[in-house]
Amino acid sequence: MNASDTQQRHELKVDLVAVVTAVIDGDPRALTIRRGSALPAGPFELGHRSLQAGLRDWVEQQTGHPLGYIEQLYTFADRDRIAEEHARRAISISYLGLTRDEWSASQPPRDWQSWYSYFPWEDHRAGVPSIIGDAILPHLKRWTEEVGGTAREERRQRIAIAFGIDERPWNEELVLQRYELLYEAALVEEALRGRGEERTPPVPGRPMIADHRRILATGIARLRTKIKYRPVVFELMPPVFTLLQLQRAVEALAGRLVHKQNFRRLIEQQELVEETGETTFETGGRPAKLFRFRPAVLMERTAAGTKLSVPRA
Amino acid sequence: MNASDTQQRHELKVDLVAVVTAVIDGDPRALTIRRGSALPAGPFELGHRSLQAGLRDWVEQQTGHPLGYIEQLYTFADRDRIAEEHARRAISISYLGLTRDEWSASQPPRDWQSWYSYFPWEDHRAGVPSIIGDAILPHLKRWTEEVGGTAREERRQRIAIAFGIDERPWNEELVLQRYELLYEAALVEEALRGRGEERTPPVPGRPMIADHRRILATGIARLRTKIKYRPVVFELMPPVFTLLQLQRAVEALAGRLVHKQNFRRLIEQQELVEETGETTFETGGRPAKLFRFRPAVLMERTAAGTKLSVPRA
DNA sequence: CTCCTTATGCTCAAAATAAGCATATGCTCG
DNA sequence: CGAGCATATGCTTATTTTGAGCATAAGGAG
Repeated sequence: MNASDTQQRHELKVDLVAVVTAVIDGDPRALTIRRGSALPAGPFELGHRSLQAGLRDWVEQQTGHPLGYIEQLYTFADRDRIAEEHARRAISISYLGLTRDEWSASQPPRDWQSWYSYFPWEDHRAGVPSIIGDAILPHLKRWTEEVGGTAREERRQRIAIAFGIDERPWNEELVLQRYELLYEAALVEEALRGRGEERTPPVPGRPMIADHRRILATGIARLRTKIKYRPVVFELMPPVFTLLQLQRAVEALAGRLVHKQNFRRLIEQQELVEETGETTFETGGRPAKLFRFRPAVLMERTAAGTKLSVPRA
Repeated sequence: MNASDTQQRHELKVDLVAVVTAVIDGDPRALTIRRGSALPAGPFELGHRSLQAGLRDWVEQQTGHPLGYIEQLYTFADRDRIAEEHARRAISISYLGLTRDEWSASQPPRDWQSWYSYFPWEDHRAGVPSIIGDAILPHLKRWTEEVGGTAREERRQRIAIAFGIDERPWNEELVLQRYELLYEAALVEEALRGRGEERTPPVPGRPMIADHRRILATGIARLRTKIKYRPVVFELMPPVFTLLQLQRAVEALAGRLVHKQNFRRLIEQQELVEETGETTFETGGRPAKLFRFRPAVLMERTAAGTKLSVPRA
């Protein structure tokens, strides 16, 4: 019964999946294909020099978008979720990519979709979204009541932590935990698949094929964690920008507002940016100084300990 | 020339590799096979229910050690490093496991090897190891001089950050960066393989087969990062312990000493532990109170934000 | 009984955070 | 053209978190 006894020929399909993010018009967006229903992805093949190279190939081929910074996210084996009786096993290696939207008139427009069309409960910039109180929590409450004893208490605990109830603060990093909860409670479309249940999912938010929405959640969570201790916003910003633009980008990613003055102080004391000497009038109001990232910082992205925290609102 | 044109049959071998860690006799150790030359590992097979399940199978089979807490580390494709002309591609999915050494007389003893026999430069508990100044830095300096211009400056920078020179503090988390530097500079045995070079590596530290030492470095780095923001030491501690024992475990992992009083304050204010009411005399000196982890904390390991920082010495 | 060892409580200064107040400088509209 | 509005930016204050050290307690060994 041991796995090593089953000396079958392994035929493992390995897929590469990309969560490519940019901030466009103040919204954090993911690069998608098929009108938002899937992330760029394709099999890892013998012709690929490396996992990263394979991923870049696929993304560029499917979306026309060249990748800059990428980092590995997570490797999933298709979960029990998916009906897979004699299906070949598939493994998905996912990556997080950060870019800007480089468009030109000669290229077809890319398919950038707002994160928050998939996860409407994640955007707290204009306060706590009403779906949380209106739809999510009531359904989750019912879900806790399906079981008894310690199991119920455990569900309650998980919900309280994930959604910040009972005095608990909202923790924007728990994107994946929240999605997994909704999945377990069968409140999202993906969880209803293959069960023969055709009812519309009780919680709003666009689904994706296979596990892609879960992978996107993983990417968002990673990015929200990472901006706090490593200067990765760079990759998302144009060469020059104002401090407010930088702040808006961080807020878009974190899904929450930050204290303006403290944000500025933080940026300055971290010595992440330097003034270009120019100012811009385009922002309306008093003209804003323009900044660029300091070259040293760009270099240190491999190692150093620069951080860019997201203070509370 | 595009990868998708090469419609070959993909035959990808997927291996599971485990970095299993315990703290034994005050030393952080990794579970190995073949007398320390390899980490437990084996192919992911159709019989395995999941990646994790497959990993557990292999580790248990090869070492007799049952796994508790595990988390995914990283997925590697065999790098260009390894000569692989028409070799089948292999992918290694690595995991980090945390346990205690559960031994019984009826079982053969496990092969636990100290981290620091592979990475002697990583243990700063008794001060900066002399190999850094005696062997590593001189060789690295020579390596910077192999190139000129900005490339040289870049190498210098990387070294300065990784090893904490020029006023920079030692950052214990940069385990992987340090190993990669030594690899690139061809100072470790693994880098000399397949080059026909038989000379002994200039820097001490035990090698492992294939990429295993790199995977171990990845695991150490992850654990050193993680103890700072999530209470994972638990998994490594016995059910009851004194605060000094807990501190020694953290120090073993971090490879550096911490301020005793501050460490205690931190533990207490985090409410990670509770007194058992007992004390032990076994420590010599004044008897120490015994503690256990609070059950709530054990539950929260999925989500919450408890941290256990490693203050400077 | 003294010294040595470990445990534990408490204080103090420095640094980092969170929140506000105040002022500067442009634009738009009546 | 002046009022009101919007954005930018400087500075202050209270609180919390860290880093470091002093002092005392409680056992054992000689």
